[in-house]
Amino acid sequence: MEKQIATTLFESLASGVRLDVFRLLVKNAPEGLVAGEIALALELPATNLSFHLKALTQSNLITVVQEGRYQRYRANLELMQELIAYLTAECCTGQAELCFDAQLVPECCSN
Amino acid sequence: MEKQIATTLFESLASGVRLDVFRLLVKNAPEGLVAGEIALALELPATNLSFHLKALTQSNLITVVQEGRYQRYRANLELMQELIAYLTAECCTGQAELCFDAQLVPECCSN
DNA sequence: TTAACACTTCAATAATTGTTGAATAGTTAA
DNA sequence: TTAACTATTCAACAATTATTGAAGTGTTAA
Repeated sequence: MEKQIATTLFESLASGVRLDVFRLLVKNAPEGLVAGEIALALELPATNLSFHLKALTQSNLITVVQEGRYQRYRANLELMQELIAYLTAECCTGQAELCFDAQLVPECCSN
Repeated sequence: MEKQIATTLFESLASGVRLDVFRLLVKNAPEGLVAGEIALALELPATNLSFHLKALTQSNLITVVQEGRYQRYRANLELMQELIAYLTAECCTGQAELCFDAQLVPECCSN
């Protein structure tokens, strides 16, 4: 994963609202939720939620498909996996023995 | 890990400069680097680096100890571990089978 | 075909974050 | 003690992000 992608993902997760949205969608995987259900669950104004959904969608952390007049959002678990892998590599670089899951990253980066 | 802590950590990692600083300190664990060495390596004005070091220190992602007139910074790898564990839990909630069946080995340290 | 519905976009504004030079505080060497 | 050194804080400003009501787009049901 490129550094620029990683910072965008961290930026997406750096807001309490967006983290709540993502966690809610993970809980409701794989069927996801439509925007109105998210707004109801998190008690957010539609317009504000829409702002954060757009940010999450643009970072690719969630996906959206239209269903009639609804928009259905889903968590992108594969990308989250990749982010965890990136973070694990960052954590272990040059210090694999200090990380508890070191065996998940057999070839730590050396530069 | 509490949500509020997690968002603070993501916020810390959401800046390219701060991510560079953290990765540099991970590479130089466990001895760490003094502020001037970081500034030299990343070609940053001291005042700007200081701003980001403060943010990283306040989020506890790095630590600092005084050494004479130098300030030595170190990556907090234990906290990074906790963050990875939090993210893993978020990713897998209700969907454990979708996580960790794929190979987690990342492409090493691209920019 | 009209009205209600679901959601987003727009525009205005508020709030937060990032950057820089100048000033400051503490440390060490002459 | 004085001067150089290391790094941070301060103040000013620039840039980005967040929030909200009003308006707009597309969809469905009556």
